[in-house]
Amino acid sequence: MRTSWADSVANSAYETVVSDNNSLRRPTRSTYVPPHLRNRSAADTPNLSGPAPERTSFNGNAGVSQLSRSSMGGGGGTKPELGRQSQGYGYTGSGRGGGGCWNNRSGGWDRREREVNPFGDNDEADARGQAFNEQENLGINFDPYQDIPVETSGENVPPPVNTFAEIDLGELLDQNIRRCKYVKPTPVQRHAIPIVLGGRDLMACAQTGSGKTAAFCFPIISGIMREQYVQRPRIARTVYPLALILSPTRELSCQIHDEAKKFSYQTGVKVVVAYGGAPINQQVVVDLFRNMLYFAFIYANYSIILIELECKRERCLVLHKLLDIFSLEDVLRELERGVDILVATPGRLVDLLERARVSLQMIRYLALDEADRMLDMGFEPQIRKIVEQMDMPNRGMRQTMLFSATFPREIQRLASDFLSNYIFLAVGRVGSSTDLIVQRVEFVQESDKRSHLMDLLHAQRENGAHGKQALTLVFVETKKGADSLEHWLCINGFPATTIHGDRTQQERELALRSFKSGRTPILVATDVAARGLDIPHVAHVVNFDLPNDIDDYVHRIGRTGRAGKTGLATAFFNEGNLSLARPLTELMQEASQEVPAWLTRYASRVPYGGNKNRRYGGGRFGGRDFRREGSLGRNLDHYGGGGGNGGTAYGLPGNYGGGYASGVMSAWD
DNA sequence: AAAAAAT
Repeated sequence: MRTSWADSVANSAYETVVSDNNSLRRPTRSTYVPPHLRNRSAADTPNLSGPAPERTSFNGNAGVSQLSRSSMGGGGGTKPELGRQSQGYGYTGSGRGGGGCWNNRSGGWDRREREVNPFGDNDEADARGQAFNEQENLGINFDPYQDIPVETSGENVPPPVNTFAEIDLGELLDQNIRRCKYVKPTPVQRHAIPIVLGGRDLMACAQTGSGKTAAFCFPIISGIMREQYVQRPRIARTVYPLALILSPTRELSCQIHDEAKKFSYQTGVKVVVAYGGAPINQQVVVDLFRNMLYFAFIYANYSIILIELECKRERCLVLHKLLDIFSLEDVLRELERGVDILVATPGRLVDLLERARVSLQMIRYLALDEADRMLDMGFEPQIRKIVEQMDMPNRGMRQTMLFSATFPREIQRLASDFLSNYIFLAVGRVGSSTDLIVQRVEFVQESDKRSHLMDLLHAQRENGAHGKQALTLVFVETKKGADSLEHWLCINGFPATTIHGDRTQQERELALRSFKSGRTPILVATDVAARGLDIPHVAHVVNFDLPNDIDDYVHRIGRTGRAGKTGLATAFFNEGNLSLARPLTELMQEASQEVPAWLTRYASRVPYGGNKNRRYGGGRFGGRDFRREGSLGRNLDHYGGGGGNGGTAYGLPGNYGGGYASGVMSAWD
């Protein structure tokens, strides 16, 4: 690592601060020194008597922040009490976001942020690598992942690394990796990080829960710290992120944001998340509560908690945080404080782009998580708009990373429009966290499903340890079905909650928290929860209704057996799922699972093809580079040279907007 | 056919 990097950050932050406002040097609360930075030699923090400096962001948007101060929190004029309250209170806009105290007594932007430590206390020893004991590692047990097959293709693939020490990610990032208790890189990290650090585009197929998020976050954060970017423009209220991470659900964006915050702690790299779902302006909500005496908070499991609400400002803020409201105003405010890495769902990002609050001109890194979902029928137009029709640099001018546990071939073909001379990486086989997830299929008629589920849950409760029920995630097909099953479970003595797209964002997040905490150890979910969500301790995934698509099945069962733990996946199969018989059988055989004889019979009876699963080319491997299959008459290896304007040259191909499936089918028929 | 994602 170039030691000059930290120095240059320190100096630049120092200079910026001093030139903007001399009064900063007066001791304030911001002279707090985080535990892991105490007792450091003076050389580590040159020119500063206080803590290691924290830049507002690499965006250098401090001036914009100042402008926005007057409109913050409803503004001092219109909401005087709240405005005053905010100053000393240090509440965070979203309750999950960047945090920070507002010390603006002097009226200027005397606002050096104190970054919330996402690791809690007590990380001093780990951060400095002292007393670190691999045996006591509380982190992920990655050993089961060590010998899974890895396949790469593409030109000049950088060799994998075996340890984090082999990669120069920078000292600050290394500290955060230690704080996360990551001992050694997972297979996807071993391969993907050198590829991205080497400046290459990447299409990566890897089981979720195996360290995917870190695999793209580490090189992005490291790259942003390393490079000297030209000063970003300061036009109106537009911000210019350097990296964009897109994901298909709000919860997943939130999760990625939380992780990215950990990785970027104290690095000065600013991460902001933007997603929708907050219909009410938070200010309206707060004003409303101030005039109420009681507020009934109805939990999904029908218990009602009454919160006495006096017209005290403190209570308003507590309530505010409790509700965890994340409105558009919150996003805009966060953005104005500067952003280097923007994590977003597509809808909200398009909104922000159209409002010209975000520009993609300076994007150096683009990551699509759950890329196959992002490019399916529902999302593809939005993604294409963001990547090809706004102001994002063309492929070749930016680095693009696509991650998913499954990569159907025609999705690969769509995705290649966004990539330049990319490397394909497949870690493990789809569905084969082999030894970690035990898959069972049971024949259950539609009408017997509820009682059968009840049997499973009773058995589980009896076997369970000390009355504490293991977390069970139940997937159903429809939103209505989710509500009705949840209700049925509750009245039958199984505390359950539900997450689906008809619930408000607050209800969704509350449900997720309630499930994670074990308060309601059963979560009934639609496919909104199928992908990417990292919920520790999910012991059992029940496919109450099987999906029509084998890839969805793969993603669903991936919610258990995560991070080196074992898991059980039970599927209820009946005549309604015939189209899944063959791919399911093949997948289970692939993963060395016991396939019931009756399912094999169904599979052999179903004529090959004749259903939509045929589009997968018969391969239950997500892990195959479609460029190697040669039958498409389009040699994508030539893409590299086209780099600069390739995106538009191939942009909006004839198959855009649908109809690609038939072409692909004929290609392998 | 359903689900998700902006207001």
